Amino acid sequence: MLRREYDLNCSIARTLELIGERWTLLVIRDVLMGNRRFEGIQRSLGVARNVLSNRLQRLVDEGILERRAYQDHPARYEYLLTEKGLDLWPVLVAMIGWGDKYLAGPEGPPVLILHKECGGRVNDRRICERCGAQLEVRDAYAVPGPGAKA
Amino acid sequence: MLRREYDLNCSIARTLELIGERWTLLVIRDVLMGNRRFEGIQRSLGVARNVLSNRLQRLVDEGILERRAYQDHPARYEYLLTEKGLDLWPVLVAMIGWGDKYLAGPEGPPVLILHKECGGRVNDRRICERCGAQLEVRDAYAVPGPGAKA
DNA sequence: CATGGTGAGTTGCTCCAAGCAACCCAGTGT
DNA sequence: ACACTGGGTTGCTTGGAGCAACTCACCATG
Repeated sequence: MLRREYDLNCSIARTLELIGERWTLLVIRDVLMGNRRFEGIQRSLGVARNVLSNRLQRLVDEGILERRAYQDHPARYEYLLTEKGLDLWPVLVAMIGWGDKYLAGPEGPPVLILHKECGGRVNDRRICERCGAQLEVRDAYAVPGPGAKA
Repeated sequence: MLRREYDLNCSIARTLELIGERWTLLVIRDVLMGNRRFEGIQRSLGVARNVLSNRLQRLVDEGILERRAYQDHPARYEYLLTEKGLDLWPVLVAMIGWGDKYLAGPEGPPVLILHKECGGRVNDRRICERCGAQLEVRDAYAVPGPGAKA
């Protein structure tokens, strides 16, 4: 029996129980970047449809995503991050920082995170390199970086 | 065929290819906390021995851990974090922050991260709440928090 | 000197979850 | 009438996780 839980008294383990499964964090990234719909996420990630279905359901159950109809007739749905979901931004930013440092090609990072107000780059402490402000999710946006693909 | 890679031009995806497998991040946490040996990690996490063996091997191959004999006759080994491995600290700190906020019991966080120099708490930006310094891994240490188990 | 214990794994078996393709249903476009 | 799109579900297959047992080298104990 594959235990879904690590059963450890540890915040890292408990966090991984919710977002540590394959694809989960990438789904959250997609939604954060504005890719909110089943078909879009599926195409963007190439994840199996049944797996994506599982992940979305689980994330909704855990209060990380919210499923909302954006039209009726026919009913079509999109997924939005809750506050709990948005609070995962620091985790994503930290991973981007590490990936940029060790895994990006010579062209540089594929994505840049910028401060809305001043356009400065946001570092892995979520501090704007230009103005020094400590930022929250809504203070930043992402643009293709020098290592972005065509 | 289960692709081990996500095959996306994305620092998060590339990072997850290395540290996104089940148990991997917990192994890194253990090593960071000073639990450096096979037996110790296995007992602490309850991970299957063959899986742990895989994970350690992979992490060594990727330059995140270094395997070093701490005695010969009989040969016994321990695993140390490389600089690349230590640089994952921000990811762990971010996860701890989220887990503490959403998943800790009413007693509070199981672990506290403190600034060596002044003893202040380290927040999820790796900034000391007492003195305001921006910290690196070696500037901090962990102690059992109010939610620690017996 | 046989037995047991420890550290660091490896091997074999089982079974769940991921991958894949096909299908479904409602509505819309041509 | 037919195909297409969005948002899934179902069924089949395989790879990886869980578990237990085994190995091997060394040390300690009775």
